[in-house]
Amino acid sequence: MAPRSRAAPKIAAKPRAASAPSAPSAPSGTWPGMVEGRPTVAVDVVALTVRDGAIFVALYERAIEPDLGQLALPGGFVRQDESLDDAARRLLRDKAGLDGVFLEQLYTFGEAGRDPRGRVITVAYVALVDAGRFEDSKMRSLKVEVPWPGETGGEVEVVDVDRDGSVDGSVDSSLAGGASIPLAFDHASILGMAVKRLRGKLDYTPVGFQLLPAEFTLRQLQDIHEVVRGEPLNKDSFRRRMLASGHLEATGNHERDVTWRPAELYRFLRRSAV
Amino acid sequence: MAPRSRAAPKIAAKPRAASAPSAPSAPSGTWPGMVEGRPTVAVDVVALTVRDGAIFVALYERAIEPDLGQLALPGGFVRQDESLDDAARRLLRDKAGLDGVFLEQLYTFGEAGRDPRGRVITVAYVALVDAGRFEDSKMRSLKVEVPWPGETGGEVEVVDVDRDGSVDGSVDSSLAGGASIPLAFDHASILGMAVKRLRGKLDYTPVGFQLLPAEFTLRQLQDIHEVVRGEPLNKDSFRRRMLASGHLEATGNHERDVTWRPAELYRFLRRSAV
DNA sequence: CCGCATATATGCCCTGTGCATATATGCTGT
DNA sequence: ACAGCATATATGCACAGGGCATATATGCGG
Repeated sequence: MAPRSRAAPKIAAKPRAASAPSAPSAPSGTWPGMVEGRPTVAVDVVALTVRDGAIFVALYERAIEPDLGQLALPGGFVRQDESLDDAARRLLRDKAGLDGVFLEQLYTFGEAGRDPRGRVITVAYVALVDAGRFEDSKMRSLKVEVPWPGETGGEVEVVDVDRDGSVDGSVDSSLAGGASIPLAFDHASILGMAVKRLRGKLDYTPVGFQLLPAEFTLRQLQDIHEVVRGEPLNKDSFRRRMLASGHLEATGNHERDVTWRPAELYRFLRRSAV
Repeated sequence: MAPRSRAAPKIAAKPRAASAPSAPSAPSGTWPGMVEGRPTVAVDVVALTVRDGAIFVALYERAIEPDLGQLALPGGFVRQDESLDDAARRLLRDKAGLDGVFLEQLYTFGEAGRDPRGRVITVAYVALVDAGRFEDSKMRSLKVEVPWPGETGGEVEVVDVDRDGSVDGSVDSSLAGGASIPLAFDHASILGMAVKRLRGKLDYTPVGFQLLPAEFTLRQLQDIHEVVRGEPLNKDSFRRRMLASGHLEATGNHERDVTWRPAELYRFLRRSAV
């Protein structure tokens, strides 16, 4: 469970809530293309990665009302001629700069009052990205803290760790930017649903690979599982279970630049062995 | 796996594709409330039950174009002030006459061409009903045949068994109304997704109870699991696993009017024992 | 060349499942 | 009344997988 030290590349911390670039003072309550009297369909994407023993989510600061300046999931309205999957891919590419990653529909949120501007029904998607590609994102990455065990579900909290550079996580984390940051609309619920779904899927579907680079060690894979599940796992049985699953293939390569015995690198196999 | 004989109440077989009651010759391509240029949001409900060793789904014959006369899932458009859950409940109550049953969001289907009239995005729900209440439904119940194993997924087939009265299922079923009936729109895909989801959920969530009356025997519960999973289960381990799950409580009552030793009746427990 | 931290391999115990056997209980036919 | 039957219920045993401990392997740093 404890994060086993890994190279932690530095990311420039962006100033928070500083820029509101030429907010087009559109009258709150309407937006281009809005039609009174009928629900509007949007897509929101929960892009997740795992790094430094925690889940991180890609968020941006809203530049317009409502909830101006608050953190929100990348999203937008569905165009007339594109499928929901296409809309999610487009938004992930245009807003987050991520392409070709694991993407799956999560849930559709349609409470009548979830958007103050009117009736907006949003189809939420989950994207899983490995930490390396996540850094390429144009968005901010915020740490996700899950206050409930197992698959209880509910809202989750988002904190700005901002990477002090040092990895001395031993100091009380409640000091350095550990305050929970509210999200726009019902995005805390959507994010919570995404974590719940991911926790569930990890048990019986090979999805943890999506959060790792092409080649990885069994230890890295176990770290992913432990962080997502939020609990430690038995090393031996995890290793045996993964190797017996038929989803892994040894590459023959080994990790480098470690002070201990290098572990073998594995890659993910689509078809399980017959 | 073999259906252990159970009382099979007779249901009047409705004539198929016979009635097109005063189809309001609305111009195909539009409908009341339709707005050009924006997606419309609908809700479809997959109401399932298990009976006589098979899954059954509630369908009705469309009375208007497109796909007039074809079988379709009960559905309708979402009203401006109701949540998606409320819309699903309303449709299930008004169209199928079912109320107070297990209802859960399934998936949202939004391919651009799935409805010939225009852009319709539908949020699909699954309802689970016990066979007794299912008979109260105002809709037709069709048998579902799943051509794929496990949780492969894909479309499923719907056949009209129409209950010849006799339970002599030993005769070749490809004769008596065993032909596959096409469904309207992409409803075969939606139905397939519902079966796939149900198969998956049965393994790790106590949802099989929703398909049974309040009190039931372990054998009935095993029948449900076998029919949904589409494969036989070991009786002893199923019994041990269910009793150890903490979800069951013995009532002290026993089944009646059986020619063998009466099995004890159990009921479902919300909270698992601590 | 030793110590260290990890990977990798092997063996043991416990639990749950698959399977076989034995007993219990209601109905049916004689 | 009683044997026969079909099922429920209980018990025992072999086996597979997980939790756990131990032993060996391998890179680095002193």
